[in-house]
Amino acid sequence: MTPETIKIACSNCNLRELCMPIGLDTAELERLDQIVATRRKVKRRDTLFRHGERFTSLYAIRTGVFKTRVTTADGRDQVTGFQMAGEIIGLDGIVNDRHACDAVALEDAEVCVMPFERIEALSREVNGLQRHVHKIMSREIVREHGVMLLLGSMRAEERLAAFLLNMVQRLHARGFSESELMLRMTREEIGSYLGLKLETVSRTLSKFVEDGIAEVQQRHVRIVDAAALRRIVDSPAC
Amino acid sequence: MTPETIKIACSNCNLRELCMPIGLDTAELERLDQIVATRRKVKRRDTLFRHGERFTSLYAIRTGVFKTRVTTADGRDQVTGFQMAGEIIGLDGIVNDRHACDAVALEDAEVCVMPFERIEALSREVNGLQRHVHKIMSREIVREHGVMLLLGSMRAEERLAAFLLNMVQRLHARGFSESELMLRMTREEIGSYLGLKLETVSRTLSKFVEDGIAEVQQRHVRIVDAAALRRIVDSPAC
DNA sequence: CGGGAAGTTGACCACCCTCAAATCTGGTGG
DNA sequence: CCACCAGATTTGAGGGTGGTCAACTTCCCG
Repeated sequence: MTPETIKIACSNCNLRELCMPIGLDTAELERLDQIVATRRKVKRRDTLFRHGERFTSLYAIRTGVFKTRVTTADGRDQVTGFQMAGEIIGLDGIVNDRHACDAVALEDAEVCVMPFERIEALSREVNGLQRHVHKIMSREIVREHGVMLLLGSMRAEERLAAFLLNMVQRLHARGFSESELMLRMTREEIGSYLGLKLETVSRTLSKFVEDGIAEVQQRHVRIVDAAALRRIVDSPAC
Repeated sequence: MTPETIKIACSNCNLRELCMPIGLDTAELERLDQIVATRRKVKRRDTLFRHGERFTSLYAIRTGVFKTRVTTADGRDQVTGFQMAGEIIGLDGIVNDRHACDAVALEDAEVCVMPFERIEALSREVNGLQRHVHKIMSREIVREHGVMLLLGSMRAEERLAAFLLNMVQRLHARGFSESELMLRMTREEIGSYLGLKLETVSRTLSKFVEDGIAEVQQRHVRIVDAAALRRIVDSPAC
């Protein structure tokens, strides 16, 4: 909860390609900088926002990894996604002016706070931004379709294979290794996301190790045989 | 594929409260009418759009029920939702200018075709419309969170109970009975949506009948004890 | 009115969950 | 700096939920 007032312009942010629209001219780019009100640091385990809180802003992740989760009155909860640098969170809050899920930092993190009113005002004038906002929301809808497919029709191995491939692919797009990754979440959080129990996640990872598909040391995972993982994901339902 | 050119204005459409923004003045309301280019009739089993097709428009459902589904190369498929009058479909197409899922009519249906360029142009000028578009997309994101919760952490009975309650609630909002509904989809389609096999859907429905919770005659369902269904949904995970 | 799709039900079993115990890790305080 | 402890992870044994396969019935739709 330490609001940071240091401003770094979007126009020279190294995450611009991931988080902001491309194809804007210089004048438009400078107007974009107005969108980010402040930066905010969030410590590990702290929430960026919590379900029920008033919605005011979207957040662009600068550093760190978040999880979002929905919780029910009876104590069930479901991780709905893991978000990393360059990704936008908070879209769930727009419908009802209140957030519908919690966003929790899995490691110390920093976000750009973008008041939604500013986004709306500017996107009325900068067509590229308007389109970009629409695309971000649409992308989230399509992503969730993919998760529904995973939860609705894949077996444990397939889910975990898809999860690992997805994580490593997103990390690779951010300049990290194509084959090694450091998981920022527990087995239980992975399980919640994939609709599995933590023991099943652990066992399935062990199986990948046995089969020579991956090497696992706690949170550190090295994908030895990515092709095998892809084969598991694409295996015709069994 | 029979484009209908008959135009009926949004401003006097009886579904306006469901599908269009409220709180617009008369002048703004009339401009809204420009959004709907045409009507289009879709026959049972026909697709309104198909995954891979170029995205041009959103569709507001006037009559009929649709399902949307994603399919994978290896033949898996997953129903991602059932949509009824007043709901908007096609949002998945915005990200990549191509549709990411199929929309299939479960009965003869009619939709309003709303070219997305027109929506974007007008929402730059009518703030209420801009906000409304954002809310519609956000609502879809939140709805999918709910489905993820269902698929990730509920058992068969709970899923089906949640499904029936959700259907009847949406139908009730459209002026239909609070306790009776006619399912427009097969057991297999329900199963795909809920991550269950059709036999499990059938068995679970039979169990509801045994327990005096519902009466089922094929696609016709009468909810006898809605409270019991709610209890099943809210039962602490078990 | 007939054929085919949709739905129901039963038997069996696989996959994943539950419960339990042991081990490992990283952070904290003495 | 080390000991300790809570939390995270692994692994095992056993059981239950829902999947699979199959047969039969019912209901539309053409």
